[in-house]
Amino acid sequence: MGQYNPRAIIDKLSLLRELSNMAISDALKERGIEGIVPAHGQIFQFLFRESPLPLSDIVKGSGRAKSTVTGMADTLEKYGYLKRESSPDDKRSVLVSLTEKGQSLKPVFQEISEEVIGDLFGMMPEEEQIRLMKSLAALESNITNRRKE
Amino acid sequence: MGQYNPRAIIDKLSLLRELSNMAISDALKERGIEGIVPAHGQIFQFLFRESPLPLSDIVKGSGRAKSTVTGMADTLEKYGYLKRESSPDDKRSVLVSLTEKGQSLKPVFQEISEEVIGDLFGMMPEEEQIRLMKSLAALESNITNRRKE
DNA sequence: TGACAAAAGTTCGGGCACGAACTATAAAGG
DNA sequence: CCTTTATAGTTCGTGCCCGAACTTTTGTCA
Repeated sequence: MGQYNPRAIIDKLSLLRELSNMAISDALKERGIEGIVPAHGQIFQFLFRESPLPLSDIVKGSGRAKSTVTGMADTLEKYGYLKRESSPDDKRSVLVSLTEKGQSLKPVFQEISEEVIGDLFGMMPEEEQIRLMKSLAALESNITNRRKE
Repeated sequence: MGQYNPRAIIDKLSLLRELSNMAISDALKERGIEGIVPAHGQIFQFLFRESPLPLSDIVKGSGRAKSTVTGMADTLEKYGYLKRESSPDDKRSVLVSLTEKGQSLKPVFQEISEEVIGDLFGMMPEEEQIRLMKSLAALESNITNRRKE
């Protein structure tokens, strides 16, 4: 069977994702950042780009359940990275935005991201990196189309 | 930057893992199997191969924290897939083994695994599959070595 | 306009996941 | 032996994550 058996693809994906997350967690810890876990990265990315933003936009964009996003917003608010305000246009809607403390993490996220991606790819030639990304994109396309049926 | 930007590697890994897990969850649901989530697959794989087995072996082999494995064993025991017994040789050790209900899932897991892996790879040529697995193994090796330092 | 449907958030219950603290047993070293 | 250290599991607290049920507000449409 050998060690490159495609049957192990799912285990490999899970393992790599987890190793990446551990690396990110370590990097956050090294910098003394509290309350942040890798899953919060997605929320920050949205809010670095545009802020304030309705919670519903983050729900749609992130793919998380809305109860999950509510919980993460609770955590980020508790630690002072984010604040909620009621939308004047739509009273159902809650607008979230980064506080100064939250905004200050932008370069940190950038740095950590580059560091971990560098750790992952190491000395891998760029052609192989691109080929890998193409293959992963193909997997995504395959399973997405399957699941639509 | 294009759509094959290596910077997106972590997001891609997370997304693919999640899509795979959703496919597995759907397949379990279709078959009316209750209480099982994708994360349990690892425990079953160990127990299909050898049973009974000390919980510590599963902890080591799975890479999960032991408190996590304790919790999953609780769930699987609650649903009747697994049973615990105290080891006669070592009173600290707890041996776990599959019940008949647990054993009966072996072909089901096999089937679901093949189905989802088939969905992922689709028509991808085998050389590309192997190349992909090699690249992923390289990523694992890279980040593992980094994290040891 | 008045009933019904849709959308935005929250709450709740349950499971995975972790680390830290704890108990009990086994192994090691003097 | 007896003390110390290591190992095996469990428990606890916290957070992510989900689906289901619920409230409030907005939209639809007859």
